[in-house]
Amino acid sequence: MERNTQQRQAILKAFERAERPLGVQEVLELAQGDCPSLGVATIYRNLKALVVDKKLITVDMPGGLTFYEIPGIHHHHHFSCTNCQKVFDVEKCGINVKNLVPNGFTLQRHEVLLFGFCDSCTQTAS
Amino acid sequence: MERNTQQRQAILKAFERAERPLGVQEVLELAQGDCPSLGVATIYRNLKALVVDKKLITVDMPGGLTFYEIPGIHHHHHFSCTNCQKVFDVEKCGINVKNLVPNGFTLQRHEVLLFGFCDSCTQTAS
DNA sequence: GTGGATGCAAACTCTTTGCACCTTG
DNA sequence: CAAGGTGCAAAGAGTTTGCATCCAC
Repeated sequence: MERNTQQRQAILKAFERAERPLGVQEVLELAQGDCPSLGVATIYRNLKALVVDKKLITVDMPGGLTFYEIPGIHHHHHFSCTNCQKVFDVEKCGINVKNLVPNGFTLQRHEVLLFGFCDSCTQTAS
Repeated sequence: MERNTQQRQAILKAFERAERPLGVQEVLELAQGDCPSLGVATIYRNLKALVVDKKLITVDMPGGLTFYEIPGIHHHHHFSCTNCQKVFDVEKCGINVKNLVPNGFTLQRHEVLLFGFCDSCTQTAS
């Protein structure tokens, strides 16, 4: 049973506007723009429900940070900026995964994580 | 200044015996075999120090779990068993990373994570 | 003997849960 | 109007830190 509350709308709108994976804090700040009374608990509950619902997918990042994004059509991976901590989508995959799997192991899925400076942090640094 | 305490020896011994990346709890249990009074705080402090010291490297896994391993000579990646939660090394790399990096971004490093069933969990499941 | 290391417990951070109140359908 | 959702605050899990004690050098 899914109700279309203001809070849920504000959360989804945050993702639509951002067009990149968002962390819990980012979602909270963005969604509070539409719905100031929004609390963290509601964010966690909705993110969880939206993932079960396949309206969002999780992107797990080193350091224990979980990001979320609207599921894209294409298989893609992620770039994490070590300076501003934002996460971006990487369009291509370009990896021959099957060759990597050890004998006897069963592969379910894979994730490629790139780390470095994003566009704007690269410019700032130089 | 590095002291060669029983605790530190027990921790390093755990990694030598395991021959695969270990999580904090795994290290604690294994190292307590040699040094029963060992507490969690000591594990965390030593793991951190050993990473700074380059005696260990961190392997960040989804769900916020950090694993540690003895640095190998070769560039390699990791396989996480979704059944037993253990992490294994994957020898080959086989990825054309440079092609993936978006324009204007600066790549520092990359990580490939494979998920599925390990050897023994594949056998148990079938 | 002395300073770094340990072990305990308290503090912190991030996430989850209980419960009274509110809101959607 | 009734169930599900929200907000707060308290509870959990995992990690870090303060401090008295211990032990490697």
